[in-house]
Amino acid sequence: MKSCKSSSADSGSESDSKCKPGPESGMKSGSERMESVARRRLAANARERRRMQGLNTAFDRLRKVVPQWGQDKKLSKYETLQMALSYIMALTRILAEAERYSSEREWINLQYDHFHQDNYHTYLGQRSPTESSHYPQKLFAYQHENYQIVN
DNA sequence: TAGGCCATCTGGTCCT
DNA sequence: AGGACCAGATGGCCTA
Repeated sequence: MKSCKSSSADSGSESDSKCKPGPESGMKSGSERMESVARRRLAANARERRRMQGLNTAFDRLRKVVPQWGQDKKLSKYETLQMALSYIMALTRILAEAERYSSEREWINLQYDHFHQDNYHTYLGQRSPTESSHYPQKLFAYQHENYQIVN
């Protein structure tokens, strides 16, 4: 789909002869064709804008469900994807453990041990700003590695 | 001021 | 043919 428009990225030198209709060429005048091309381009731009806006609302929805401890700044798109990945892996692991430990009490005790031994008390109590910003990374670091091994 | 992030435009490719 | 998707280019805004 080469257009006749000269673009900043691509000066369509090879298409010049095709794009300039001579006096003998088709039904539509040159200006009509230019108008049609311009109209289609504008429509495509609008569609693309709408598509990207849809993508961004999806990112916003994802940001809302992904943990953001101690983050006053909104996560970037890349960070959102990384955090979502780690979050999913963490939840998956918790579910797998829940299945492995038949009795509910046994599983609850396990979770208690996991969180309370190192991080959990620190997290719930008074934390320094640096600690709080590193907490999610600490919690999810293992899952991320796990994912990379699988894929 | 450099670097990061983002929105938009654009042309190419694939699919219906 | 037209729409969806994608990636590159570009310019604006913000922050360290």
